Amino acid sequence: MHIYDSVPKKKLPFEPISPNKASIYVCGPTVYDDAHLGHARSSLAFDLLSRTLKAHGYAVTMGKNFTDIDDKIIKKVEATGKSMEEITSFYIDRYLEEMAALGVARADIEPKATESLQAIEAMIQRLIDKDIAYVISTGDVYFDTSKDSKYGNISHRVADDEDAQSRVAHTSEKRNPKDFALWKACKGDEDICFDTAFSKGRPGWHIECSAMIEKHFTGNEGYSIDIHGGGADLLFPHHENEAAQSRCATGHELSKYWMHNGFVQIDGEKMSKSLGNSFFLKDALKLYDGEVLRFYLNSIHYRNDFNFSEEELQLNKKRLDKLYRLKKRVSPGKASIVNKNFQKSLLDAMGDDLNISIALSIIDEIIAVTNDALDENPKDKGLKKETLANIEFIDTLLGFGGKEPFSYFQIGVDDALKEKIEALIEERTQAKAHKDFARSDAIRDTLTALGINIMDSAQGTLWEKA
RNA sequence: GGAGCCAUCGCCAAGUUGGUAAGGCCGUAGAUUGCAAAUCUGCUAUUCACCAGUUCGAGUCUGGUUGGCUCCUCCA
Repeated sequence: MHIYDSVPKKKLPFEPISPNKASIYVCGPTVYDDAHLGHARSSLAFDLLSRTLKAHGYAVTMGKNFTDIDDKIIKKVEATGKSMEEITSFYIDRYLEEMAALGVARADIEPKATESLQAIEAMIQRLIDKDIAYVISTGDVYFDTSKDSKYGNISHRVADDEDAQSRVAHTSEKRNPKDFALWKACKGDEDICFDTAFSKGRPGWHIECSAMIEKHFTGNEGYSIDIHGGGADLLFPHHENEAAQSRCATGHELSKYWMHNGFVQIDGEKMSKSLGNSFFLKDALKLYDGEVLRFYLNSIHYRNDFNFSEEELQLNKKRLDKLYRLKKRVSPGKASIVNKNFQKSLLDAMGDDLNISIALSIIDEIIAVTNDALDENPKDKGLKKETLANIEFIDTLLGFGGKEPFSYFQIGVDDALKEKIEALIEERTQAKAHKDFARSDAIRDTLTALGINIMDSAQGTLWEKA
């Protein structure tokens, strides 16, 4: 199995720090607002990684944090009058619900910053003791980047001229312009504050992840975890800073591999809060089934930017539909054994840094071959059972194709409409039996107007929601 | 201003160590169908933004040009 490491910018063989085990930590959301498609994509990408590693025989431990202490959350507290806990637990629940709708498996470890304060304080204290971190007069604690000779290795940034830092607020007490806050002292009484040996305040964003990884992962051979993941925008400064803190505090490297997913774009621009072009997951899920969204968002390679469009989503759904039509042909029944060649080629494709395009083309191929064979011999029970097994394998590895196929095509159709459709189809069947084609075609037009497509098959007249 | 990524058929999108362009959608011809739909079969880029170079050979390597995006500020 190979993965692309965004630090050396190369595809590398995956060699875990402990044989047959893989530990992954992904930067999760700051829970002050609803998740958008970008969060979904990141979550989906690393869900795919986890599934692929498992399918390749690794025991995967996945960690994904919730940043539940943050300036934006505090602002929301001030704006709404609600407690911080109320706000964060609300958005955490929402996040988990929405990710579940996309078929994202829960992480094994889901730490929160608020539950990791001791670890955070301890790590900062260690850095202060080594004089790698320093407390300034306000009580803020900064990381001294000049003490870490490897600072910059993650993002390959070297220069620290004034221009590069001009957008960062300067504090005259900082030893170096690049130094960043580990701890922010509280200013007023209303601030959300936690007491520590150095000052009352709250943790900086970067230290949270370092401390949580240190707390939950044991590591081995000079690394805390195998793979650290997150969005491409986290490479600098977030991951650079995380790596520096952990390296200096623990004496070993944070992660053996670093992986970053590309952005979701709207009209060629990154989706972000500041641009105001966010497409929230909750809204997308009102319009589209979670599985269809998953299929679409995972349909191109995780490292590429993803230009989201609803038209493309509809076109992609057609590709998923073909899998489910085949599943209809072979259902109901019991799965037997997955086709070995198919299994191997899918695993090879995904094992090559999650080459989803190849994986999907392999699936298209087996769908066509199976349909062809079924056209020749519609009663091939062995093939039907193998096909069910193949689809189960697809579902386990890629997370789609697991639904009952008839209900898949009926999403969004209520019982009343369903009865109406079935009555119309029955009437049409009668008309056809009497060769009243004018009547049967009229009924078909009525169904089309209702957004229902019908198809006459050996199994009778089947219908699908368009 | 500094750093980096990307540019392949009408659209989406693959292309390990350079060796002669996957797949999907759309379109089109046919099989099948009462007609459709679904399904199957055939056709659909001598060409990979542009210009040079290295090479027996480049979409793949080098240099440059143009265009797009991202990071340097919270951000998946």
